Formats: sequence, C-alpha cells, structure tokens
Amino acid sequence: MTVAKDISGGVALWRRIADAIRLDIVGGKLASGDRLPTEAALAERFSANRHTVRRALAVLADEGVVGAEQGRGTFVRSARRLSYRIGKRTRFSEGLAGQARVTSGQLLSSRIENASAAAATALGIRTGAKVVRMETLSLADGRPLSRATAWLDYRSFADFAGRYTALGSFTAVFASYGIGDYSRASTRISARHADVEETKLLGLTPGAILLVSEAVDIDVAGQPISYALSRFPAERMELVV
Amino acid sequence: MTVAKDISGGVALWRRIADAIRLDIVGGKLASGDRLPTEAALAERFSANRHTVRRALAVLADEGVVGAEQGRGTFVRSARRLSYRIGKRTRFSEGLAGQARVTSGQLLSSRIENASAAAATALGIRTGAKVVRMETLSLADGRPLSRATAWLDYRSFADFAGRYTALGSFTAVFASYGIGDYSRASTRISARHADVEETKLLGLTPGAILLVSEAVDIDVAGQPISYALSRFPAERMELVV
DNA sequence: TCTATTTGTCTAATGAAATAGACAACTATT
DNA sequence: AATAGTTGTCTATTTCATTAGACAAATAGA
Repeated sequence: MTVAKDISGGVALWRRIADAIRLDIVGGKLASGDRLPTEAALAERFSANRHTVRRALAVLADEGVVGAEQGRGTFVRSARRLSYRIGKRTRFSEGLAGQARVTSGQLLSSRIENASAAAATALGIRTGAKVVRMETLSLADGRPLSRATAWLDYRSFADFAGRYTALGSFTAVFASYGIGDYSRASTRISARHADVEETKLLGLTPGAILLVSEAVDIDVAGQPISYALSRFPAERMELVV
Repeated sequence: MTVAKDISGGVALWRRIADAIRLDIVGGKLASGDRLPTEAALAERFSANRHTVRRALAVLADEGVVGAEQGRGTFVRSARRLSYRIGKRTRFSEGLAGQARVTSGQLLSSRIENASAAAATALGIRTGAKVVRMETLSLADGRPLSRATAWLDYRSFADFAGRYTALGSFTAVFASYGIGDYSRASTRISARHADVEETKLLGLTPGAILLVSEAVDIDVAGQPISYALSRFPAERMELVV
C-alpha cells in the first residue's frame, strides 16, 4: 500500500506508515517470521525520512506486531486478524470458534436509565421507558477484542447485570430467563476512530480505527430482546457476513 | 462523543474533533438545519482551544457538512449517512433503493492479469490463471460512494470490461452472459485509512476512514463468478446486514 | 579477521499543530 | 440605539512532526 506524503489531512505520516505496514501483516502479505524491508528501503517506499519510518516501527514493536534486531533486521511477530462471524444466529463466543482458545466477557458497569430514541425504536418500547444498560468488555485468549454497550427492557430483564456477572455470557443469561434461542434481526456496520476510553480498555494506540456494529437480537416470537453497540479494533478483527 | 487531548496518537486534534462532530451529524444526533453549539462551547467540550475547533469546523464547512454565519452561529447543512444493504441478494443499485435518486457505475480501468492467491481461492481457480481485473467507481446522485476492484475468471468473462462500459452495471453484464440470477456467498468487512488514490477519487479529506468489503458472488449453481474488494467512505455510508 | 549491511543513538533545523489573548464584524433582542 | 452573543482575524508562543546528517553497535558472510 502507498501513502500520502505532502498532504497530511491531520494524520501524522508515522501513523499512516505504521497503519500501512500493519495492514500488510494482518492482511497476510507478510507472514509471521518474515523480515521486513530495511528501514532505508521503507523510507524510500513511503518517501519519508528513515527516522519517521523508525517511529512507525517503534509503534508496531510496542504493539507486539514486529520486533527489531540490531544488525539483522526487523521481523514480523504477530499473526493474522481474527474473523467474527455475523449471521442469523450470532453468538460472540461461537463467532470466534476455532480461532481463539479462551473467550470471556466482563461487566464493566451497568445502570438503569431512560431509553434514548434509538434504543426505544430498536427495542420496540416508548422513548424514556426504563432500560438496563450494560457496559462490557470481551476478551479472547486474554486480549480485549470488543467493547460493547447493550440495552435491555427493564420490565423483562431487571436483574440482567447480576446474572451476567455470575454467568459470563449473554446467551447463558437469556437462557436463565427462559429464552432458549434467539436470533439476529439486524446489524448495521460503520467505522470511526476510537475515543480515549476505548483506546485504554482495548489496549490500542490512540487514533486506532474501530468497526462499530449496531445490532438488534430478537426471541423466537420476533420480540426484540436486546439492542447492542459493539466496537471492534479494525486492526485485530474483521467481520464476516 | 468525547475525544483525546493530551495524547495525539498521530491523529491531529482538529481532525478528531471534526470526525466527532461529523459523526454526530451523520449519526442523526444533529439534524439538518440545527445550530451547532458555539465555538466556545465546543472548545470546552473537547478541552481544546477555540482556534483548534475553528479549524475542525473549517474542514466540515469545506466538505459542505456545516456552514458558519457570522454573528448567528454554525449550522448543519448535510443529511444523514446512506445505508448499504448486504444480504444473499446484494445488488449495488438496489442496496441504496429509496435513498438516492441516481446511481451509476463508471469503469476506471481494466486489464488481464494472473490471479493472486486470494483471488484464485475466492474464484476457485488455480493461482496465476488469467483473470479480468476491473477498477470501478460508483456514484449516487453524482457523489462518489464506492471504489471497487473486481476479479473475474477470464475463461468465462473475457469481454466483461467492454460490456460493462456499455451497460453500466454488473447485474446487467452478468445477464448478458446468461446469468439471470446470482447471490452473495460471503462478505468480509474491515476498516482502514484511505490511501492517496482513494482519497482523490472518492473526494475525501486525507486520513478518512474506509469500510472495506471483500465479497464473493456465486451463480445459481454455486459457481463463484466474481471476487470484489469495495471501499466505502465510513463518513458517508454504513453497511446493513 | 575484515567488510558490508543493518539497527540504534545523538544533534540540529524547519514547519505544522495547538494554545493564548485581544479585538473587529455581524446578528438578534431589548 | 444599545447590548449581549456569536463568528472572523490578527499576533505571539510552545510543543510536536519531519527532515537531515553523522557515527556507534551488532550481525552475517567472505
């Protein structure tokens, strides 16, 4: 991939270079263990100074994506991007089947609030009605993979948060409420930069790109049961429809 | 949305502020005609200097998203983000039904090349086999909405480019080859920054975020017919599954 | 061992990003 | 007409991004 030089557009050159190299790695163009081109070669390729390239490499080294060895070169350390499967039957842990050994969900906080217009429309209730709001972080093999906010109708799921803390998965909590099966009604996908809190919780470098999924799950009767806004680091995940 | 201050992460503050405000607008929090908070208020909200906010607003004004009026305030000019529907039967023009009046596709270039490993796997042919590569740009109401690269098996679609120039749509060209119906086998979605060429063709400001969709279409017999890599500006589009 | 190649470190200079403060120009309201 | 609130413009200063050059330190191969 090539990168702009003269025009910055508010994104620093070292950052664009780091993004371009990371893309080659997570996209599979460079495999684990491969040696990157030399700093001089990269500087030429991106029409940048060697110091600027070094800064980009330092960021990637910090992320654990590459590692430099004096006298030898810089080598690819990390693996490919994970794929998250989206379909009628979307479950977080199952979506990553076979790609990560351990997945876990963790409740950051929860509270009762009045439904925003968006949440109310999605859940089929009136704006301002009481809803449970859950802030969660999901991990795979110990690495944070998504930061999600979910809203549920308070009348049906008053103690959702308590049960989630005990059970650790949405699917399990729904089951405890007698909802043995549920499915995905709609998913809207967009992308934006991460904000401070997301950067911190997901262990990203500031300015990282997030894939944002806005999903509504329904029970077998077609009744909306949850409205969730999930944020995935684009550099570590891709969504598969 | 909040925004980082102290830590830049290689993305300039004015750019992050512009992105945050644009997100509020295309996300529907601010409607067309609404007055934005005053520059002073925005400066406080983002913990930034008023001049930095002014630079962000200048960018948005340049994009036509907002307009400032001396003595009165700054107002929202543009509309919401378009939704692009993805499913079993995905057609570019139909995906935008009801949201844009005129959609058109334009061939930038095409050539015969040897299939990359990714393209070969997707199309079910051997690596290095001859494929037709199409570079296209799609517009809705005159505004560029996607930049796509598509690969097709040369043995079946040798003259795809010629027919596309004449017919202006993939669906029409497939029909001319006797493929009356086809469907989407898989879609992978990721996100990254736009490169120079994409920035220019899509009319974006440098550093803009793209949603990248990697799709395989198959005919009724299940035979892969095309492999396409489409890039959508995240600030103008969202994908709906 | 010698040499070419590669990453690591230091100093310096230039331009862009961000902050700060002051005041002009315009609008709407009283 | 006066006033408060808002955007527009100017000057100045500090911090960060980028370029430039030189040389040290480690590695691999002849």
